[in-house]
Amino acid sequence: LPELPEVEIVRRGLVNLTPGLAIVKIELLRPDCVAGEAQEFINGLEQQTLHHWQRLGKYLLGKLDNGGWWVVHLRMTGQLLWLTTPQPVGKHTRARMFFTGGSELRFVDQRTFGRMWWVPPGQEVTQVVTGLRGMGPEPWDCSVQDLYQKCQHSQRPIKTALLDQTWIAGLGNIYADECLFLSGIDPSTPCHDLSRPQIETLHQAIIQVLETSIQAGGTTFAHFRHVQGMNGHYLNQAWVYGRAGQPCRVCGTEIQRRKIAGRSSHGCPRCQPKRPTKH
DNA sequence: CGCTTTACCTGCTGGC
DNA sequence: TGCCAGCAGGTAAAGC
Repeated sequence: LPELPEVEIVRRGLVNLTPGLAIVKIELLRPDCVAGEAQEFINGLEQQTLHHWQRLGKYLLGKLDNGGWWVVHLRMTGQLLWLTTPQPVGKHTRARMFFTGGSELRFVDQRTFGRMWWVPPGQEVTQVVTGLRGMGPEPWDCSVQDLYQKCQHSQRPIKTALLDQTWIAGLGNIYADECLFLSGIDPSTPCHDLSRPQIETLHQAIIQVLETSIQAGGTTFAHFRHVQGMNGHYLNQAWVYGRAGQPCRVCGTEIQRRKIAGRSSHGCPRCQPKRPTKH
């Protein structure tokens, strides 16, 4: 379940491997892994050379020498694997991109939610990749004041707001639950009811959790695979995510799970108490 | 407009 | 053993 740290680690892997190489051949085993017309994607990218890779939230953006873009979103289960020797094509292989020098970048995606886009030279990325419209700031570019202002104008549960990519880019269900635990905030708390100190604590927790995870190689929580195949740590570090019914690592109280806006949310009722509203 | 719910998709788990 | 409901979750679209 790649969130910002995992996507950033993939980006760093691609930066080390692909710039200066050309895509010589693309094979789509499952054409609907590409947005729009599959043949346009193939024609647009084949014979083009990679210049560099950027990341916006959970989107990976590969810039081509001709000014076009190759955009990838891994969604739930997507993986990009760099293969330097021939490997059997598994059941979940969606696309194969072959590069000069004989290496292959393989797009593997069990649940098929992952998508790739080709943006022609001269077009804005947001014209083609609609999900990038209104994308919020990176967590470290979002000030406490920004977050406070947004909370002042919203009655939504804070958990739901953290998943809203137009507020802050890059948080997913796992890191959102972890940040709220570290902040001592009940996930269902309406944004408007959060005090300024609570928002300051939350802001710090978001940045600290994401930076720590990037430093750990994106493997802190998520079941995740590096471009060169390293395995993640399968949630063995989580404070609350996926630990419903187990004792809180801080106070021993049973971790609870409930649905908030359709998403499972995990928390410790003692460490994340409901508080009286600030008004 | 603000917010919630549902659809998408596949593999895994648990109950019978 | 088989069958089926439920669940997982990022995002877009539909619903209220």
